[in-house]
Amino acid sequence: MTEPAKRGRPRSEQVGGAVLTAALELAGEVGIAKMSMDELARRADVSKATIYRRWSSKEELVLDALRSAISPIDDVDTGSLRGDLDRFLEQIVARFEQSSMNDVLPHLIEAACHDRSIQASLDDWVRVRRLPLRGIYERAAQRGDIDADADIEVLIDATIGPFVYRRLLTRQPIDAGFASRLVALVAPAAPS
Amino acid sequence: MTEPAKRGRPRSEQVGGAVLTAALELAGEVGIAKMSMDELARRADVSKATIYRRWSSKEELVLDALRSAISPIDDVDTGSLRGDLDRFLEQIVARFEQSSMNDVLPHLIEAACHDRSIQASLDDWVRVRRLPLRGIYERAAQRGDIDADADIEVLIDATIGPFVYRRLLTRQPIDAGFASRLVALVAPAAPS
Amino acid sequence: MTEPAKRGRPRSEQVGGAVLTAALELAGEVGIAKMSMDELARRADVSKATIYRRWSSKEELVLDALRSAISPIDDVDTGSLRGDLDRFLEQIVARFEQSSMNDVLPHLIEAACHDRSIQASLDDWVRVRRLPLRGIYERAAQRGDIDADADIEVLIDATIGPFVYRRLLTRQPIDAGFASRLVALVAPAAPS
Amino acid sequence: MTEPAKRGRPRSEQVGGAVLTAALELAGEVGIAKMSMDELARRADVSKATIYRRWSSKEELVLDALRSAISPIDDVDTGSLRGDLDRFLEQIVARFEQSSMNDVLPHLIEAACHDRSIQASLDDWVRVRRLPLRGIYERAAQRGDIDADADIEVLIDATIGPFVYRRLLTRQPIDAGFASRLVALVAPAAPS
DNA sequence: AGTTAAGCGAGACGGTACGTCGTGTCTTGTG
DNA sequence: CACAAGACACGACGTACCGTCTCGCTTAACT
Repeated sequence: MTEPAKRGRPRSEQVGGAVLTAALELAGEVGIAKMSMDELARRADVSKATIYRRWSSKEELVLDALRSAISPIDDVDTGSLRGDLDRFLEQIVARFEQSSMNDVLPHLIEAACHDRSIQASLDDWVRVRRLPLRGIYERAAQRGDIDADADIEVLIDATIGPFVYRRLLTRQPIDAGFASRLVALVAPAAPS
Repeated sequence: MTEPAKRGRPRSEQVGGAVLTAALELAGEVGIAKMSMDELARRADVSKATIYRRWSSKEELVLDALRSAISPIDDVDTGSLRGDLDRFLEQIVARFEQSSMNDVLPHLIEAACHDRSIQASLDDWVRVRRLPLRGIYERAAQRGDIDADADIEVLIDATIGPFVYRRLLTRQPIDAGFASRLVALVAPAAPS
Repeated sequence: MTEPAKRGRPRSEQVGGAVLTAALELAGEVGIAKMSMDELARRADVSKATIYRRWSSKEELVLDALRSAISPIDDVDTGSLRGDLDRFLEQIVARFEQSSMNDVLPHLIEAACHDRSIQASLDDWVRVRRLPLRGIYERAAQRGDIDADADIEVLIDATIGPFVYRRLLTRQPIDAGFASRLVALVAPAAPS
Repeated sequence: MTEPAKRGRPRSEQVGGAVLTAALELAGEVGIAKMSMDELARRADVSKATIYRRWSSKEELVLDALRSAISPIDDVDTGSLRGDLDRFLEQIVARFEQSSMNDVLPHLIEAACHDRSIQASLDDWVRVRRLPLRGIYERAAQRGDIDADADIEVLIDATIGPFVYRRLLTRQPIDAGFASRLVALVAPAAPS
C-alpha cells in the first residue's frame, strides 16, 4: 500500500463543495476582489481556519473553484475539416455559454501574472482547448483540406482567439452563428 | 470670464504625470487590485492627500491612467487590403511590444468585470483598435477584395482576437512573423 | 462492588503524570496564559482529546498541576521560637530553591485574579505555609517567648511576606543567610 | 533646537488617555488575559491600528497604563524612625487602597517573567517604593534608633514584603491598623 | 510688501479584511 | 472503551490598505 495510512479525523467531504460553491456564488455577486473570506466562511458555514487549512490563499481557492469547472473537449474524426471544426466549436460555444467558468477566467488570467502555480493551471486550461484542435488540423493537412505546410499553431490561434477576444473584451455574444461565420473564414474551401 | 478666478497655489504640473506613470508601472507589476495607494504615493514621490485631491478613488485614478495610455492607431489607405492590414498589424504589434498598456491589460480585464467605469475605459481601448480595422475592411469590400456581404465584425474579431489570445493565454511571441502568417489566413486572396 | 463495572480499555496510568509534569514545565517556561494545549499535548506525548477527557478545561488542568506540586511543611516543636523558626524557614527556603512550583507562582497569582478555582488552589498553597507557622507562634506565646497579645496573623505576614516579595519583585537571592537575618528581626529576643 | 522637526499630523492627545483609561476599565472587568483588543478599541472609540501604532503589544499597553498609575512616594524626615515609618506606610497603604495599579500588579509580575522591558518597568515600581525607605533606615542608623550594622536591605524587605504578600496571596485588608502593627514589629524600640 | 487661499508632504486616524493561532469539540482508525 | 491524530467552529490576534483628517510649509495671486 502506498497509502500514507490515514490518521486523525478525515476531512469533511461537505466542506470542499460548500466552500467552492459559496465562493462561486459570492464571487459572482460582489466580484472576486471584494469577496471577503469572513463572509465566505459564514456562507459556507465553515470556519476560516478550515478554509485556510485546504487552500493557502484566496487565489488558490478561486483557482480550485475554476478548475472544478473545466470539462474536457472530446475530439471525434468526422471525416472533414468543416465537420470537425463545427463539432469542436459547438463544444467551445457551450463552454463559454455556461457562465460559471467565464466570470472567473479574467481573474485567473490576472492572478497568473504573479503566481506560477496559477499560471500552470491556466496553461492546463489552454492546453485542453488547443490539443483537440491540433488533431483536427493535422488530419486536415493529411487529407489535403488545407495546405500541407500551413502553420498549424497560427491556425489554432486564429480559431480560438476570436472567442477569447469576444468573451474578455468585446462582450459580444458567443453563439452558433458566430462560430459558423468564423469557420467560413478559417476553412473557406467549402467542399463542392 | 468662465474662469473662477484661481486663487492660492496652483496645482503642480508634474504631479499628475508622475502619478499616472507610477500607477501604470505599479499596476503592471503587481496588478490593479494589489496596487497600494501608499506605495503608489511613495513611487510618485507625492503625498496621498495630493492624489485624493485629484482623483476621488483608486478606481478613478486607474481609469485615468489607462485612458492616458491608449494611443490611437492611424488608418491610411494603401490601396489594397493586404497593404492596409500589414500597416495596421504592424502598429498593433508595436503596441503589444511596448509594455505600458499591455502589462495592465490582464488586470484591467479583471477589474472591468465588477466596475462599470473601468469597463468603459476598456471599451475605449477596444474601440481604438477596432475602428481603423473596420475602415480597412469596408474599403476592401468596396474594392471587391473581399465578399461584399462578408460579416465585417467577425473579420475584425478574427484579426485582433489571435493577438489578444497570445498575449493573455499562450504567452507566445507577438511579432511581424505572426502577423504576416495571420494575414495570409484572413486575406488569403493575394492579388497577383 | 462499588466499582461501576469498568469496560473497555482502562485509562493509562502514565498519562496523568506526564501531562501534569509537562504542564508545570511548560507553564514555568512561557507562563500559564501563553501555555498552549497543543504544545502541551505534544510535550506530554498525549493527544488533546485525552487531556480533555480528564480535565474539563485548561484552568482545571493547571489547577491540578499546581495542587500536585504543593508539598506540606512539617511542624516539629523544638522547644524555642528561634529553633522552630529556623526549622520552618529552612524548609521554606528549600521550597523556593526548588523551581517546580515557584516558576508558576507568578502565573498562578495572575490567573487567580479572575478564576475562582485557581484562587482556591492558591489559597491552599498559602495555607500550607501559614498553618505550621501559626502553630509556632502560638506555642511561643504560651511559652512567653513573645507578647501574649501579639497579633499572630501579622507576625505570620511579616515572616513569609519578605520571601514572597524577594521572589516576585526584587529577585534577590533567597537563602539561609536571608532567613537568619530575618529571624533576627522577628524573634529578636535571643535567649541569653 | 534638538526637536526632530515634527511633520505630518500630530498624534491626537485624546487617544492616549482614552485607550489607557479604557484598558484599565476593561482589564478590571474581565481580566487582562481576556481583555480583547477589538473590544478595547471599540470602548476607547479608536481603531486597532492606532493602538498598535503606539504600543507594540498588549503587554506594552498594559505596562504603560500601569506606569501612568505609579505615583512617587515622598520622604520627609520627621525626626524619628517611628514617625518616618508611619508616614511612609500611610502612603503605601493609600497606594494599595486605590485599586488602579494593584489589579494589574499580578499581571505585571507575570509578564515580567518573559519580557525584559516589562521587567525594567517593574523594577522601577519596586525602586520607587524601596528608595525612600532606605533613606529612612539610614537616618535611623545614624540617630542610633536601630543597630548601626543592621542589614538595611533585609529591613526594607521585611517592611514592604508583608504588604505585597497580603495583596497578592492572602487578600487580607491592607489598612492603617495593619501598618501600625507592622511598625511595632520592625521598629519595636518605641522611644519612651 | 503683506495677506490670503490653496497646494503639498508627512503621517495619524477609523474602518474593514486579512491570514494565523489557540481552545475545546468532534470524528476517524487502532489497540 | 482509551487513545493518537487531526479536522472543525469560534473568536482574538497583529498587519495592511483605503480614504479622510490635520499639521506645517510653500507658492502664487490679490490687496
